[in-house]
Amino acid sequence: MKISLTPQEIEKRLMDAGVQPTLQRIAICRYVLCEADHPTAEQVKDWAQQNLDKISQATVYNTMNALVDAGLLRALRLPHTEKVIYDDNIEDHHHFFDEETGRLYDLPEEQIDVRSKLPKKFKTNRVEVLFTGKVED
Amino acid sequence: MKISLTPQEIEKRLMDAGVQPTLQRIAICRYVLCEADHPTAEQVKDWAQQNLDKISQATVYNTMNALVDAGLLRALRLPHTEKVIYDDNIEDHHHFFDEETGRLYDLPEEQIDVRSKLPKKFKTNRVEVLFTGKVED
DNA sequence: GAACATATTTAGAATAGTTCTAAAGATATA
DNA sequence: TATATCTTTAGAACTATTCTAAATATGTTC
Ligand SMILES: [Mn+2]
Ligand SMILES: [Mn+2]
Ligand SMILES: [Zn+2]
Ligand SMILES: [Zn+2]
Repeated sequence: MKISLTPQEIEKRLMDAGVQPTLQRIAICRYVLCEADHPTAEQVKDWAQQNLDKISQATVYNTMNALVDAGLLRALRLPHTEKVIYDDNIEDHHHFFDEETGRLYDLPEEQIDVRSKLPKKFKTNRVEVLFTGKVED
Repeated sequence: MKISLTPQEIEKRLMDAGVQPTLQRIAICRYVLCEADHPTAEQVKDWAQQNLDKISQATVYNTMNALVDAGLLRALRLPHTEKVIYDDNIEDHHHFFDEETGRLYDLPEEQIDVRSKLPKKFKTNRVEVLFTGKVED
């Protein structure tokens, strides 16, 4: 499901998005774009501190914010935790939260059809659906 | 839209829910059940400190948690803020967030029809839709 | 490549929202 | 009234995140 990217490809993505490709940012992208599944900043920090010589918490947060601002990631805030969750799926899509495992699944937009009868004065820009339940093995 | 309740009615609701009806709790219920619209704990505290002789922040949080645990309120966590939002509408329902005003509107469950084609292993317990946009005057 | 400007990283302090602690006060029960 | 149980409280603690300001790295110009 996750894509595989060379450091060069990541570097290009960052440059194209107007983000200077530092060592720390490339490494974090490697994790969030190619490995992680809806990680929190804490998970990114844990991974980075194990896989890089040295990286500070501030850099992790700075990088996550830079990636969100550049449009390479989205920040999610969901009911089950107060931590921000980062999503490398930047398409419009929906989510399924497995309350047994805590895992979050992406649901492609076209799998969900939301029909609403809202009064005309409600002008909708975005619709997001969160399913909660469990996923059978 | 909001209901009007006498202190006696509030007292009964609390007792029925197994919550001892203290002065602080009755007052807070008066606000959250009869006046407020999706308030945060901070808004409840501000109201309470203006309208009661004296009340501590801890009591406001304790009370909000007690009311949620008793099923009289629901706690919402939405993308636009990191503060918990309290909802006196305990029915299943959806929300419309007006990004201009910051106001949150309840959408009755029956106004929204969500049709999903999820793989069979996804067993859904709850579906929540968040619309974002603006409400024309 | 030296000199300079600009951007990034960093440790640690600060902040925001909420919960915890433990002592004092209130309420219910006998 | 005595006693047990709950509730309230001030302030400390906690968690997630942001800020500060100094050090380091990177990009740019000659
Ligand atoms: Mn940001
Ligand atoms: Mn609780
Ligand atoms: Zn996603
Ligand atoms: Zn609501």
